[in-house]
Amino acid sequence: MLKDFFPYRLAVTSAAFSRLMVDVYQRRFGLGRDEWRLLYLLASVEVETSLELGRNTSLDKVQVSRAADRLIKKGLIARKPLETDRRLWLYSCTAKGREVFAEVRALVDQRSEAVLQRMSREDRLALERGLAALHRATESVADGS
Amino acid sequence: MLKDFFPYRLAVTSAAFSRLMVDVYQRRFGLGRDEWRLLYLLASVEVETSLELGRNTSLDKVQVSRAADRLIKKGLIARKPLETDRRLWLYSCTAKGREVFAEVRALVDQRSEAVLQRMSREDRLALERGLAALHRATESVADGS
DNA sequence: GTCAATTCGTTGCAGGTGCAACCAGTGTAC
DNA sequence: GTACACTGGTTGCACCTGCAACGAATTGAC
Repeated sequence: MLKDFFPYRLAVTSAAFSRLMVDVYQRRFGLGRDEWRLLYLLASVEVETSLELGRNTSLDKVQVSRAADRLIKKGLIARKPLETDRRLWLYSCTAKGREVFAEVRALVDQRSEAVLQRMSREDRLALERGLAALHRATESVADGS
Repeated sequence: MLKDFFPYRLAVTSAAFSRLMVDVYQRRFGLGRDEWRLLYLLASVEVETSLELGRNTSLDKVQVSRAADRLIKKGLIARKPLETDRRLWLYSCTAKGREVFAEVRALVDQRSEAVLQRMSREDRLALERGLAALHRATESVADGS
């Protein structure tokens, strides 16, 4: 049966959980997934180059470039050229960006916790452990082929 | 840190794992995710109405309708009107569809197992348990609000 | 110095996805 | 019977995503 197939269960569960979060930052604040990730990172850091942004958000350069454009238009982040390498940008979060982030973050956390709190402590620990192991295993297969 | 944020870790891990599977059925066989799910279901069943297809694949009616169109064009499934309710379709898998499915299924299984086999038995059990619990918790929150 | 190779950002495009509107068939009240 | 609400399928649209091509800046060989 399809519903017993591991890749299917993982995808469906992840999508359903993700939808709860997206409802918050997308529907209520007009932020896309990529914008949300960038803002998350920049709100907790002084400045960051475009390179580091990509590495730390699992986004490729196209996604970083476009999401950053939108965030700049909205006044949530800013950037300036990096003098030592003029191919790169130096990004930073604006005051307004930090404000918005704090607000969204609180709501997303609340939603996320609402789900996790419905699980037993043992189930949460199992999820943590299994997810971390799956992450490692997936990366090793992806790299090794 | 973003990389410690649970919703982020879940999304990234799931996407990375999913990519390994998509590489098989998409890149090598030209099947989209929705088509793959429909074919999976229909290959293991005699016939199924459009309604049941939607329920059993976590796809909405639009996705079922479009994915079915493409699978029919490729000759992998067929459909005829359901006489007792002419709004619905009765879908079934063609012989060619079963052939293709068996081939893809073997490769996807192989990939999926390649990942899971790199995890310890305890980690796999933890993942199973945690994922099932997360699924239940997510559904209960999604329904209850 | 110059030229080629590399790295990074941006743009364009094709395909996928979610959403809302619309159309057709069914059931229900009267 | 007719009018109404309801349910399922299809279509159109706006957005997002992944991929390949291009251009600008840098590095390294010579």
